[in-house]
Amino acid sequence: MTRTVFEKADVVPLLAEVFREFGYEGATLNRITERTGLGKGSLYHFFPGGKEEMAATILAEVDDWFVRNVYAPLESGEPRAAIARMWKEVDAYFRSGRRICLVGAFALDATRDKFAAAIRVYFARWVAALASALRRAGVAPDKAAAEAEAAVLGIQGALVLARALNDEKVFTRALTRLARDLSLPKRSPSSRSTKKGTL
Amino acid sequence: MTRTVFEKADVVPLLAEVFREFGYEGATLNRITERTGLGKGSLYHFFPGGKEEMAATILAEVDDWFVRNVYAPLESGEPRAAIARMWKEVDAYFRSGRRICLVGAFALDATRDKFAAAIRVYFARWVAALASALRRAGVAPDKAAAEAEAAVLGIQGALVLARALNDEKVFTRALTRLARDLSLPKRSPSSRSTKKGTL
DNA sequence: GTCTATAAAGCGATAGAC
DNA sequence: GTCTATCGCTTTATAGAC
Repeated sequence: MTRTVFEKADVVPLLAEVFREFGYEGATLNRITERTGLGKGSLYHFFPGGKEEMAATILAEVDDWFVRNVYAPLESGEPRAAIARMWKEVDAYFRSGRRICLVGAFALDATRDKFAAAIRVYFARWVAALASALRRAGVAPDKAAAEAEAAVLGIQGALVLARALNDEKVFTRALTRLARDLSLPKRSPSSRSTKKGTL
Repeated sequence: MTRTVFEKADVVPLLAEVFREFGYEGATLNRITERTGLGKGSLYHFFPGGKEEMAATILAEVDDWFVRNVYAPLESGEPRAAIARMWKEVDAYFRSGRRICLVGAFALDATRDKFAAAIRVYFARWVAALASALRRAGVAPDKAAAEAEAAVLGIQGALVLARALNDEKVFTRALTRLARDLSLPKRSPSSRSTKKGTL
């Protein structure tokens, strides 16, 4: 039997998928063992804190992914490009609605209390980053905050509804509509050079 | 010791609250016993099918509540009044965001497969009923369908985000915005007297 | 209809050999 | 670093007294 040796980094994505599919309580050690091919010994070697540490690691990993691919560009990149990238990355990340948001699922679950801080940070930063990009694109601060909140919440709702109806198109449609509803002002040639904030 | 005797109908709301708070897997028989004050014997007397029957009963109960208070008015009542009532009922039902949607939570959970049909029906009927009201209020069919979907999905997303950020105001704000974004045509004086539903 | 006691299975976690 | 065996606990569910 060929015994594959893993690094912790290799295990995390597999682990994440199990938690996504079954939720925190449903992600039993047996299922995790099946999916990852790792025995309990190895699992506890990588995660001495057990299941809770596994979930915390995954949440941190997910958050990190979003920071690098979505939040950071929104916070300091060219706002219109960053927003366009956000829609693209979100669609790809959630597999056009076939994959749910682990953080959103944890927020509704009883698990919530355990990871409340991480969950809050994930969403708060998403909303703040998008609002920042909107402001830098010329949207008034109040409107930017409201629209950012609406967009993030719309993505989460789209994931819920798409999964409930088992219809990916719900997600795709919602993304298109949400992107359209962001009231980005027409890009004027003059404002391009004058208002170019870096953060 | 005064022993309170329950009817099944009295137990269901208490049961529902436990499932809402802890999710399907988190709603253990011990917790249910604590909350309802009923021993396992009584529980299995009311629900011979055990936990799964409890959850199914609750889902049916929730669905029924929404049919009576939201869907039916939307489907056959005066459309504008029904839509207004929907926002009011939804806000009250979800306790302005302090309470989550059991059906939405089940949709994200591993529980989903067990109750997929009930979950689908709940959301499909909601979207269809709202679309029907919008059409009857004068919105074009395509637009009505799209806006109904956006509204229902927005409510679910608002529940997720409000809970994630632990901020009820997110929910209240979202509801206001969603209601405003429904593009109800201006009510013409002529149509006022002609179409007046009582429910 | 309600209770307590208990069964059978599954859970997270640990120990120790390799 | 990985495995198997096992511990102690909790789970759902049942049995039977009242």
